Amino acid sequence: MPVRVRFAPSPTGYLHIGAARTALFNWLYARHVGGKFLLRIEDTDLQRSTEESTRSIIEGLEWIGLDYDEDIVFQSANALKHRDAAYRLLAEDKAYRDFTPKEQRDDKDVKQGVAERARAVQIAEGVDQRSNPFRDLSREESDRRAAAGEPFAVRLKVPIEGSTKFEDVVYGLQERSYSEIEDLVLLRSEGNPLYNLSVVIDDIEMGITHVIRGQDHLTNTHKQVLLYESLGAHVPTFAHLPLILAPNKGKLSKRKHGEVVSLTTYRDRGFVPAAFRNFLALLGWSPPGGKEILSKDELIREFSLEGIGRANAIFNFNEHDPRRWTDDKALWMNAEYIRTMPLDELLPMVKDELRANKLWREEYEDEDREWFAKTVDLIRQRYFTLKDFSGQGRAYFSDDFDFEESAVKKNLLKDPSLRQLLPELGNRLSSVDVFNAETAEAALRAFADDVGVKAGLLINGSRTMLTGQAVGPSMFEIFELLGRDCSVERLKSGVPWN
RNA sequence: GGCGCAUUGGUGUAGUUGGUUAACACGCUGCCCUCUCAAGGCAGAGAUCACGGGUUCGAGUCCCGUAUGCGCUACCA
Repeated sequence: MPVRVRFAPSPTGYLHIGAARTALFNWLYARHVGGKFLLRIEDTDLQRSTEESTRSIIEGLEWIGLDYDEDIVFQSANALKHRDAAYRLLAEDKAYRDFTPKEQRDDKDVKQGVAERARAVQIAEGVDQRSNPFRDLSREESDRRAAAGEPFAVRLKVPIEGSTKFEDVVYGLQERSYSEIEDLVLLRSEGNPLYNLSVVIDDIEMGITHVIRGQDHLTNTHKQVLLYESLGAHVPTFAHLPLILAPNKGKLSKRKHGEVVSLTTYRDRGFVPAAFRNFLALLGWSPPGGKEILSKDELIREFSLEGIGRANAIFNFNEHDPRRWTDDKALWMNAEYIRTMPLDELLPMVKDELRANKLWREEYEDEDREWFAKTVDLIRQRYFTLKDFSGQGRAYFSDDFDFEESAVKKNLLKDPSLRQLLPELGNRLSSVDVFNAETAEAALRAFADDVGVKAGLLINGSRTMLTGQAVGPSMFEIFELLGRDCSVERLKSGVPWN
């Protein structure tokens, strides 16, 4: 049977990195075994679902390079089928009508309410989950009350004795006694299907063979297995993934942790998609060879469900530290990609970044093409994100750049003579005919000898004059890149002194 | 409360059917390189493998218990 997997997010917000990782694992598995990767939008909660969210999910998947097969399925379009299935179970006596009036419950404190209710039920009647008075209502009576217009929910009739079992690819054999499973509601009294039913029907409909999803669904899987069995459908293979937690081991949430949990943040803050994808793949999965930097093809080749771990992973970040705003390893990996990826692939990304900051010039793709490539290649060596090309890299693409206060203090103000020496150095350089790294170095060193200062003093001073910064590539490479005229002009500029 | 799952250095992980000094990556420290900062090279700190019992000649690896964390327990998804 050909493998078919799906990613089924509910469009109630941005694409969470945990969800993105689930999507990635599904996609990797499908591509590894040559199966299909499908996308289903679970938009049954119409109040909370938005089109914008759907769009952002699709964009997010596109960004990390996950392409899906076949048309997107919108769960809301299948509501009729879900309802039919529930009625079929009702007709087959595998479900029953529950005429208990719907409880009013406020959405807040549901968790607490659930726990309290469970406790109360236990105290009152032991652990019997089969205590619903409508469970054994006669068919006639049930039909009569329904026909009379009395509202009812449809519940699955969970067997009294026995247990469900399934072999989870990640967590192993899972077994749960029926006595632990309540008669779950399939259809609300307004007639709308509930999550567990919808998921199962859609997965059957879409021919899903492997359900790969977060571990938060592990216990509910028993209910779904029960549904598959009641419907006489083939039960798919399940693989539950460990969760991704915040540094305090809590759940990652937008409300508490802000934008670091949103995939789009990584795009917007200068991540290379391949780098983030690579990082995400390593959260909960480890490659057999131990090599961690893996291209798309390598990930596909190496990926297996067996390599997935069982312990939840902590995703580190520090929202108050601008340098370590997200996980160290993610940042490192991004830097690694930026400095080692094929230049041809990096260039378009830098172009987008420069363009967004009005630093892009069409010549970079025309007569200055070579210069542009060389510049990017040189400065990328110490950048962490694409943002750095327009930030730290600004002086390479524009004359309008800022001087870092600390750099001015360290490399210019510390020696007052530099105010005279650097413009003089500019004069000296202006007479160099063939201007490149070597000749610029020779000229600078000769000048240093002449005036009796250490070359380093002039080199560091020059770096700050030409780039506004205290750190950067070899000074002589910078001279060559910026060219004689620009270098001389910047050396003679009085801006930082004022 | 009940049920389930997990627990290897700060983080992500590896540890084959139990067998010498617990491995790798990120991060951290120092040195080298050097015009700065990275990168790179070298060296190093950091783990009583959650805790307590047991099985065994021998356990991170098997069994039991405890603790902690997380998840589920809804006419949410």
